[in-house]
Amino acid sequence: MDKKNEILNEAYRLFSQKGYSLSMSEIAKAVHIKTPSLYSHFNSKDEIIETIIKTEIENCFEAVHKIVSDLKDKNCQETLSYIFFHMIDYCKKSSRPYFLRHLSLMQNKKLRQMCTTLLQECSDCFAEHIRQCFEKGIREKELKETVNEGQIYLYISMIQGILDSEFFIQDKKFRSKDYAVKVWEAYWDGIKA
Amino acid sequence: MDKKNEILNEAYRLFSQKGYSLSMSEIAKAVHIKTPSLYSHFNSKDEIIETIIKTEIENCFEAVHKIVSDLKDKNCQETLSYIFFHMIDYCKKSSRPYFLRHLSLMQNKKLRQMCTTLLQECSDCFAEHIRQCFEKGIREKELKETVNEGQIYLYISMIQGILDSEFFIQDKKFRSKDYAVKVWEAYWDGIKA
DNA sequence: GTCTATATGTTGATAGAC
DNA sequence: GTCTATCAACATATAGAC
Repeated sequence: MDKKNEILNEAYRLFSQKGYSLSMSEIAKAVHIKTPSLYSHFNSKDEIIETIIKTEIENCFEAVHKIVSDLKDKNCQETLSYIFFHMIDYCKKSSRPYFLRHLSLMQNKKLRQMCTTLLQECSDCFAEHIRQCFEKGIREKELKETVNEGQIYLYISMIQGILDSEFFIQDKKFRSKDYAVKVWEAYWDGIKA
Repeated sequence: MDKKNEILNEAYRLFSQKGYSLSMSEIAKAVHIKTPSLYSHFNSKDEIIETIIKTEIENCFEAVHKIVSDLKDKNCQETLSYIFFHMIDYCKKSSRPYFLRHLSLMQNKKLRQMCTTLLQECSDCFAEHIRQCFEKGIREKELKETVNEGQIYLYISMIQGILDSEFFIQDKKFRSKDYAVKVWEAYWDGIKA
């Protein structure tokens, strides 16, 4: 791997730990060069952070696309549970939860604005797929007739909530696969026909 | 108000914005004294932060107690919806969402440990009340017979998820009362007898 | 309690040699 | 590309006058 990518990898790791307050000297130390040498690869700290954020959100966008695509032949239950478990898996992977949370608290106004725009796009795409799946489920009598947008919002909140639980309460119980399975079963029990 | 409390109030506000990286000079400026004068009231930056964190979590603990108490004569639906909307209201108030999220990302190890312990206690207390309410609901045939701990986890995840939505996607839709109402109705529709 | 002056360290960034 | 040397700005914290 070339030095530039090595820098970006370590910057990603450090940003996940410390957020915007990571320092150039920490990055330099992690890639075994001196601080000024970083400026041969990037013009500023913000340029490094901007690069890792853009890359991460692009990856996230692709992951969402990958998860929701190629599921058209599956029924509503299979699709919703597949998306549920795979979104949780993806968002929990390695230091991603910390990275995303630091994003939402970053002070740098310009970078914050960029994140908001990109994440909004990603979220809209996700929500649209879910909506179509619900409509299909109602049409094909797989879901209760009473199912409406409230259940869609609940679906999205449920995923967010599971991902968030481990942050507020550092309890193993919230991180086990079993926990997510039980939540999913409870949810499905409430919407199935 | 005396200077000490004025400092704590401004420190709370600044911590909500910047997290642990708030500076002593920012606090000093906000309360219209010079930086060294802060040390007449507190021994260190960490002492200030520790104080505001302890106060905030104590308040949170009391709020949870207040919300869950005096509801014993109400039925399950009333209790669960009351707790749902009041917990969301409380946690969304002013800068509290930012404060709590900065807590969970704080680098200072000693302070992190303190938060984890205190929040765990608060969460356990909350979960126990919810559990009792569900048991009562099943006993009195207000809830479906199939309701189990999965629905309890879903209830808690749902609240977390609603509180989190506005952080990842800065969309007005997620902040409206209407959104929470729809989620609640969808949830209740899934567990009622 | 509040101030000025100061100590000591770290930050992001640049100049210029190799 | 990487380095040493250096910069101005900022951080937390202390000493001591008033």
